[in-house]
Amino acid sequence: MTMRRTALKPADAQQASIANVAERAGVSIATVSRVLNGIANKASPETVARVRQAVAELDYRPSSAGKSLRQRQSRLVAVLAANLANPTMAAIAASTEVALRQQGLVMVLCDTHDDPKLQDEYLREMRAQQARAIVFLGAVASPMLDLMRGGPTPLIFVNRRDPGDPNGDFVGIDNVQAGRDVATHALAHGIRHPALIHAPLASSATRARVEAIVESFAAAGHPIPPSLVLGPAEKEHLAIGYAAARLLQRDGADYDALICTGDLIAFGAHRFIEESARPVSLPIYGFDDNPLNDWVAPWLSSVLIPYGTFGQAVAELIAEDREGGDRERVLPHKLVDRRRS
Amino acid sequence: MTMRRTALKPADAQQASIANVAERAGVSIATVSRVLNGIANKASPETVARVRQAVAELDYRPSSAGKSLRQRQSRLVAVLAANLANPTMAAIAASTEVALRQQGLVMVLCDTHDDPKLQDEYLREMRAQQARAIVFLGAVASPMLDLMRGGPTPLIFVNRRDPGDPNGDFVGIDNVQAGRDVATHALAHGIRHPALIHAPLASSATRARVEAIVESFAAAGHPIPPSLVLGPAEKEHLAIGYAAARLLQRDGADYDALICTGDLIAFGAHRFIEESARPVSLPIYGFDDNPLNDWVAPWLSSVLIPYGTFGQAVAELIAEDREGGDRERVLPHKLVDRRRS
DNA sequence: GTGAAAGCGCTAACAT
DNA sequence: ATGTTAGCGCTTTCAC
Repeated sequence: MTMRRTALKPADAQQASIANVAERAGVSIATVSRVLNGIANKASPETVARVRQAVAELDYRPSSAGKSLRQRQSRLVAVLAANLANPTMAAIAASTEVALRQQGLVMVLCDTHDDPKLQDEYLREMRAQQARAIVFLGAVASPMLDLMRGGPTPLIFVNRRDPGDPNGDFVGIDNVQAGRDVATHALAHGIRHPALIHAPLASSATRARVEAIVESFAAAGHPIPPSLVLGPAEKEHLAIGYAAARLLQRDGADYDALICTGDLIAFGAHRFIEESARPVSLPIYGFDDNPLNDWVAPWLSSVLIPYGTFGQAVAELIAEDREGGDRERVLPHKLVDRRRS
Repeated sequence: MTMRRTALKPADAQQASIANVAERAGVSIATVSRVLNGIANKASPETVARVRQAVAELDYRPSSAGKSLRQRQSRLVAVLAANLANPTMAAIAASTEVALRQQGLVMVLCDTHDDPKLQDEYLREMRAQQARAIVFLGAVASPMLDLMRGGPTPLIFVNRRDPGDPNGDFVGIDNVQAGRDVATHALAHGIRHPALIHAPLASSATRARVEAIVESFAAAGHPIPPSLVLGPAEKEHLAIGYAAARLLQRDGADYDALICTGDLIAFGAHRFIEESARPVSLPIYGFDDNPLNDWVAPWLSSVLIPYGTFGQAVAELIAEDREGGDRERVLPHKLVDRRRS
């Protein structure tokens, strides 16, 4: 059952090469290259015109393989997402794709499933592809990551910071402030003993949120008892929320709001509450605020994270030839209040 | 010969090349190439071992640029999605990524925004990248598509068929049967005059669903009056549903169920109903059945489309050296009944 | 201002 | 069974 490779002759609709353009324009390939790469003061206006003409006529596009081979660098940018099923990741990926495209870069999307082994596999692959940069949507610590850190390929961490270097390139929100915002809002609206449901603390974002919330409530004189702080009992965010809500009910916990470190967790918790014998209606807070929330979760107050603008920030970081000073883009968030009147 | 080190920019953590492997293993680069590509009967077991050893020691991965240049074909597979914000597209992309990965292929994800111009731009780019195959998640008619059809690059159409060739490679469900299933189910449960809200009929999938539903009801002696068939008044699926539901209310239409050609449309319609003065509770049908539905839309009966298996089918189509007979993968769907008891 | 030519890493003919 | 070698398309000295 051998997998035969396709014959070596995909050459069919022979794609024009730089040589064809040169011939047609009556110049050398070197000249074509210079014109196309905008090397200044290196071609007469007349030559430039002839080259452009030929390019247009042949619908020529430089072969990326040739270019990459020569330059030892491709136009590929890898985006390694921890979990593509998460709408949040998909949203960031979408915005990143648009922004990269505007810079003539191409996005390669990979799902690491939060698995260090798989992440490394992708990192190796991307090294072979000579990727221009690598974007992590939820990085996990791994050997190859350690190896590539400091290397020539820019590594950009979105949402979750580089687990091995808190000063690495970063795009995200101020999670400490966001946590405080939620706590402040809750306190201002009479909430005194919320239950706090959170994802694994391995993520710097989750950690910051949890700490900020806990500290804010403590500072306000309403410390959250440990029994009301529930960690991940499951793998999926949805399941985490569901399980936590069940646990709260089973233990007969007394709480006046639910604060979740992610909207999906809130979805899970809400579902359990809705399914229970006599659903209670209490404020629920989350983070992310997917646009879909307006439609499917009008009961959820959530910290709106501007994922649609993340891509732009990522692209800028890549463009700013890594020399630039501040390698950090902290974007503005906003708490969307959807408490039921 | 000399080990000349051309001082090109990104030269840093010098990635091992086939020459390095050859040197280390004490063989020629041709032998290394043969071993790595599994050319049978062409190397002694001992040589193979030495080569593999060297490969492991150097953590060598063949440069894709070199390979692509030589073979005139890259390992990139482009996925052109009409709208990445749609969770459905994201789900297909995710499953495709996994399946491609297993074949050593790499997914490039692009969002065409359903725009022919942009789709063509991507097609040109992917030609320059010498993509192995191109996967359309909702193709739109465009000049470059016409040009590439019949070319050497496999084109695979998911969900929506090739707008220019109904016989092109296809992965999806039997939309006619799915439409009938919904109608049959509705009829069996006493529904006699449903309102039908649909997306633009430009999509072959939508068209098939609408026709099947209309015909089924007509055949059962309960034809759906034109006034109850609402087309797209907006651009987004969510907005389509919302606007349609509003229209129905304004016109005081009399209907006993809502059938939507997509879950997002159903979300929109449901939202309007919920927001209205006295929300009515009536059966709502959709198509897609995102896994999130169990959590956020327990009121929605929907045709479960196995998007998680689409990727596998796509990958198979790509692997099957395009000679293979049936270039069509019609996958099984299933109506999930979530009517409120 | 322009051209000739040397490779970048790889595979496949063609030797041996 | 293994080595030699000719390019694939491109950028970039180095000549002129």
